[in-house]
Amino acid sequence: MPVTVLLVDDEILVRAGLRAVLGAQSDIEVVGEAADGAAVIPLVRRLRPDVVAMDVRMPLLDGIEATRAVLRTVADPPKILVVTTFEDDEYVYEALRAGADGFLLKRARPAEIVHAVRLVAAGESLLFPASVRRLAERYGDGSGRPARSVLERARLTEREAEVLRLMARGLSNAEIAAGLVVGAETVKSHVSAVLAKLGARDRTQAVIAAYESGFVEPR
Amino acid sequence: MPVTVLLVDDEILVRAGLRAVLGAQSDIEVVGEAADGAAVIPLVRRLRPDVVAMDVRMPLLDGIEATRAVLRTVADPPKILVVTTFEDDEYVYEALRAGADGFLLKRARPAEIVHAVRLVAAGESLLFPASVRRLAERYGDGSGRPARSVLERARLTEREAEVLRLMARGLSNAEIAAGLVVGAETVKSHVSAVLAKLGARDRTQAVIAAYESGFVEPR
DNA sequence: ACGGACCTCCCCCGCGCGGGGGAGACGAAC
DNA sequence: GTTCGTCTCCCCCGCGCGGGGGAGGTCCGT
Repeated sequence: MPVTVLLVDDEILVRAGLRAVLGAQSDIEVVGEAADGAAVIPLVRRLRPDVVAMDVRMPLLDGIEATRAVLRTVADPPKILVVTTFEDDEYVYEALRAGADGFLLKRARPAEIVHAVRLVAAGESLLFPASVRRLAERYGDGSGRPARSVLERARLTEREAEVLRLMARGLSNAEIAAGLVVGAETVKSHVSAVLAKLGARDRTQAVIAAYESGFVEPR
Repeated sequence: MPVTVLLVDDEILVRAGLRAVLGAQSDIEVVGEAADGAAVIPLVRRLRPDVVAMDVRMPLLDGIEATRAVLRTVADPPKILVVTTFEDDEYVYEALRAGADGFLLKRARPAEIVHAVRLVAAGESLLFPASVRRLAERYGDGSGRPARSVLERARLTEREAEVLRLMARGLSNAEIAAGLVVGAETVKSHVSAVLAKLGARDRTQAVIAAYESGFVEPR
């Protein structure tokens, strides 16, 4: 059965674009649309989508508030994928704190959009999507900081979690392999899985996510 | 059954000396060695030593932080015997708070060293050497003395600190170069300087040190 | 009995990374 | 003045890392 998606955006063009991109996938089905945050909750209750693609800036109720409302009031809530523009970056982390499962830039390539929907639908999270990574390049302030809930929901397997713990201790793949008494190739597989699930580009970003999420604790 | 000991010191000569002294005892067996704090945890898990002879000044994770890490993450942790020199005086109190079971001066006589290992292995807190104890008292009542962090001691230049901050946000060298509007080669130089000063092997270990020392803060 | 998740190991391949050097420009301190 | 530290850029070079595949094993729930 396909992944069902509810589109929430006040711009009809954006909804049409998402519908075109997502609808082209055989395993994804767009089951409904909403033009403002207030309409989301009844629609979620009626349509029971797997994923809600949620815009940030909307009339009546913005994406942050709508996310909180859905997660607070709906039993067995859908995954929330926050769809944002580059200018909304100050809201991104607030959205993740509200319980969103990931975020996505509108300028992302179609393949990335599809990938993001599949990931959150699978119960995984997006910490550093490639298209959003540029946000981190805007330094100076606001520390690109994901919410604690994101990594907790990343659903790492036991082995992957153990590997991440060792990565967060500064061990190389070879050292991890020695420590776990497995082959170096095996560790590479686990590391790749961790990077993919966290949306991290390299082990450094994965370790950062581990610290930022409380997966490992300083001192 | 003999008392099993894990040696943790970045200097091969010190490890060799301890191994010679301790190994000569029929009731003490050196079961492993580590050259830095990060390697301690997997080794402790695998070897399950009774006692860890822990140096204070080591690359990546110093003895204090390694002690905390072991006691926090390992079930049924070994006794921690901190091996220190007079130059390490300032860390004694920190080691106490970290949960170390005893102290040992590197200049101690072989008989004292053996005695210290047997004592902590027996579950007794080692009576601090007089010189060490005075220091502990001095620092103990002087509450509010912040421990000098690894990074403060590292004396990073302003530029190096800025580069480390960006490394700790998950940026690649090229991204840092773009952000600081300098050449990629320049960033490489700064990164290399940071790694050298922190005793880190790669950027991941540097970022870990940044978190562990409070140079960057989660949340 | 079957699929699916998980762990394990293997291949090839490109590239970013880090170490080893060096060198010029600038300002502060001596 | 000279020295020193810092910041900047450059070279070469090896290798660890991460992506792309695949494949066989166990265990478990259906």
